[in-house]
Amino acid sequence: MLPVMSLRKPAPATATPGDRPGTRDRILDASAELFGRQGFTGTGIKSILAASEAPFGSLYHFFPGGKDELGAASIRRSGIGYRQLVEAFFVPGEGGVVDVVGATTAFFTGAAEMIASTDYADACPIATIALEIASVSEPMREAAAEAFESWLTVLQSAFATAGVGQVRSRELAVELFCAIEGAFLLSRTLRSPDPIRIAGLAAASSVADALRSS
Amino acid sequence: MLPVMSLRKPAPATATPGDRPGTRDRILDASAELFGRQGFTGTGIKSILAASEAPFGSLYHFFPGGKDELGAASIRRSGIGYRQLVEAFFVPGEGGVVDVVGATTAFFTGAAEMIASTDYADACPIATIALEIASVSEPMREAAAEAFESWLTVLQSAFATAGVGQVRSRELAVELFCAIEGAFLLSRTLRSPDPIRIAGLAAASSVADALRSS
DNA sequence: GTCTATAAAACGATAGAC
DNA sequence: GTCTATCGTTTTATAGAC
Repeated sequence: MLPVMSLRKPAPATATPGDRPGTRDRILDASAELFGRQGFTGTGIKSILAASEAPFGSLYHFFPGGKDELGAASIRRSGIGYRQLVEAFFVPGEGGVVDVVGATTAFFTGAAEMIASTDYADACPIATIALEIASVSEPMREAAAEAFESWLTVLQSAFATAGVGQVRSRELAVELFCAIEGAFLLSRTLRSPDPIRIAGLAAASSVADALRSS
Repeated sequence: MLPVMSLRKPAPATATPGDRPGTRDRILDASAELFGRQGFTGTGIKSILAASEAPFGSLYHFFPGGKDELGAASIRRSGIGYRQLVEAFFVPGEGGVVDVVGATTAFFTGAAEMIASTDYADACPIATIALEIASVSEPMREAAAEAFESWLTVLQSAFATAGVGQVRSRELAVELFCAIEGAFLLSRTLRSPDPIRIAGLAAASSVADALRSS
């Protein structure tokens, strides 16, 4: 059974239930959105604070390291949020077995809907900043690497649980990651959901092949 | 027969043979490299001029529209350069037929070597800037879209010439694009060539399957 | 076509009152 | 924890001499 959910970001983990998220969380949420859309250097601190409806002084209170610390924290938080999203599609409930082919299809379909519904603005919250800082800031690069690895681990485990060998499961996870990230890039640039649809069909087919060979 | 060449950028098209490239070309070359490594907003005009060994006044002489015009011109130029690179792998000489499976493998292998040899700095010259500006600058987004489309067209034609149907050829081109771009992102972030190797094997396999079904 | 000087704005960051 | 004022830099862009 596939989860009935969209690809929208889940509510902040540390938010008080039923209450408005704290200032720190609002800053991190706004950062993730703006960094993903306009990049790290392309997003000014003032824009972030305006979008967060946060007081100016709060930024350096919560992130004494300034913009770099905020960038790393934002990447880590987005990494957790997106990992939970992948888990919602690929990790079974208690004792259940996941239809990994269906989960793959559902994930790409959800991604295509989300990107189109945000006018091709919101896709991967980390990819933009990751390309910008991979050769510039080692702390932020490491945060992005950990985030990506955590997604790969979830996928790999799902495939392995479904019967695919360990090595092939890892490869499959990497293939799926590359397909969706490349499709995000092409989709945002062309302003079309087609690349995600095409990449999704190919990914599901690869997963099905791997299952058959196991 | 596959071309014996690396994935390094070809010499500027408009350079006087045997001579040093003109100021305008040097500015564009430096821009492409720096934009790809650090992004558009992350790269200052002064850095570009320093890297180009170009006089300061030259920038606004050749690009009266300022940084935005330079960005769009840089994207267009990189698009042509990379298209020629793809053609070198996938377009046959006179009357010849290309081994598209071998070309796919060779392309990914070359990409893996290049990215590792530049310490994971130089991968796709357009991806970084494309993600940054897709939702911010329509002229630059269109330049990136045209560049990507031109690469897809080359690939699609190659597959069609090799016997794959038109629709499937387009899909295959998109799949290959997504695989390499996603692999570039993951490879730069993890500082490992493995994603490119894995994506390359999968891409070659997809191409082989498509050929078999034709 | 090149070079310098400088304007004008945006940016990241800090200090200190509340 | 919040808010304002402001400092110092950096960045883009322009003006004008050569």
